Amino acid sequence: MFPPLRVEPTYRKLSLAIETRILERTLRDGEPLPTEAELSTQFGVHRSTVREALRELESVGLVTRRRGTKRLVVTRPGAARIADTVGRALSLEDVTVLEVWESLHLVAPAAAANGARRRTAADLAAIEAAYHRFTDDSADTNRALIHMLAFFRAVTRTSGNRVLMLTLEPLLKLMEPTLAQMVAGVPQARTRITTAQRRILEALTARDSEAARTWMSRYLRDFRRGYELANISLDQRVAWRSSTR
Amino acid sequence: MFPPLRVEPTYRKLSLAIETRILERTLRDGEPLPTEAELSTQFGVHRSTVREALRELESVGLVTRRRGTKRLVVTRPGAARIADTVGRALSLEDVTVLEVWESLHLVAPAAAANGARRRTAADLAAIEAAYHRFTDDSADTNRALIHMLAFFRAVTRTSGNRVLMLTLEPLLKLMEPTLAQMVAGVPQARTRITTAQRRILEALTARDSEAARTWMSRYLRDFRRGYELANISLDQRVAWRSSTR
DNA sequence: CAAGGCGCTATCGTCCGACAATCCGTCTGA
DNA sequence: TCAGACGGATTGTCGGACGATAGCGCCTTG
Repeated sequence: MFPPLRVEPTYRKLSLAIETRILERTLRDGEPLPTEAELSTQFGVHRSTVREALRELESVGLVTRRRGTKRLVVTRPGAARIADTVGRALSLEDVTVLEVWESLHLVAPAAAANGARRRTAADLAAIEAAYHRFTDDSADTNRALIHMLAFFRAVTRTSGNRVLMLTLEPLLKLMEPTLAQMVAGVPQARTRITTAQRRILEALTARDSEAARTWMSRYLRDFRRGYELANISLDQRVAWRSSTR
Repeated sequence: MFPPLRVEPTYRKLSLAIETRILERTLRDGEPLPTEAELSTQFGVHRSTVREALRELESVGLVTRRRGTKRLVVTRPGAARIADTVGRALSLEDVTVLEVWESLHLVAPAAAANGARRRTAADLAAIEAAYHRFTDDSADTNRALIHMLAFFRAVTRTSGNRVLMLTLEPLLKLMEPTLAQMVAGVPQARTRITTAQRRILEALTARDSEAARTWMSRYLRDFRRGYELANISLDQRVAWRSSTR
């Protein structure tokens, strides 16, 4: 009895070979990939085959083309790409706003609580910057939203945990549309957001872990209230628009 | 002053067009994609170009080929694929075992606490099954590990939150190697795991949210102790082996 | 000597066409 | 009715071609 042997097409073997090199750091971040022609001779396959392999690597973000450039360079799939991938998957699963909100409500307060202990002065400065950008420039909903997300990111960064940062990213992206609706539709939202952010900032400054957790939690609960006020159903599926990247 | 206009290559436009159809459910899960030739005539481009687009879709898991079959079918990128993508990204960021552990320690207890309220009888049965499989079949480290992961998944499923489930997946995958090391290296690990799992199961049965959280938390803290006993540094980078899928 | 313009070459994007392997549906014969 | 043979359809890979343009060195000009 033999195990079912898998024959993988050449393009997959190629992309795997290159991926391996990247993962083992033989090909390093920022380094340009060899030419298609070169790869094709090195591997002894046709250029079309190489190109198919490259498309695979490109679409998972292991190689990218800098704007207006020809050569592919090795990259690490950044937060944006992950958010894209995960977001798309979640939206295809018909995940609801509630589920995303719950997850955010789980991650962010914990991150804040952690961060209260570890936060550095630089972290604090970043949060403060985001906070002020929000207070100073929140007339336009879109800009307000950008600053809100920045605040979340800055707070989460204090946790010093890159896994959390990465986890957060798709959540924010998925919340974005409804959040925008909410901010646009609820007059008092901006004030409440400002208050909550200030409290969180204060808690982090004071290294008060519990206060940080609590205020972040309240902040998010406020979102929920905002949703109700703006008549946004939490049971609706998350929106998703394919980003061109 | 004009915005910098992006010209996207044809293969990207193609893959985006198809992706859009999938996301808007015009092409549904399980449905076979048109033939390469057909796509090529429909879009009015050469088959090579179509193939490059297909590779993109394939590598993000929006289309897959069932084993031993030729035609591509539309699929949703499942948990495994997401775990793969996120895991790879995290490992490229040189994330440490500690960070992953922390994240797990954040997600799982919360999921358990949530689950204690929502869990159904079926959920419970699934957990119990995983629990018994572990007690009955944990001699081999690998099998023990599989059952442990199944337990985590079953518990997290009780939360009824697919975002959490998806979030959990890469964490488990990243923990796997060190976890195996730990289970193999610490004699008393199996007993302690059994105990913790039983307590968690009991808490969920009793719908005791706080007990569920606490025991899941202890369970994970035990992992940490186990790591120390097995002399596994939490500061080491997570391991990653490219899975062929 | 520095900055900007010019042209060449390498490289990418796309196409045409071909052919073997093999999957799939159909037809045949027992 | 079912196993197996058969042929068409589809994918994987290849060889080659050609236009567009990014990259780079060279040259001019101030």
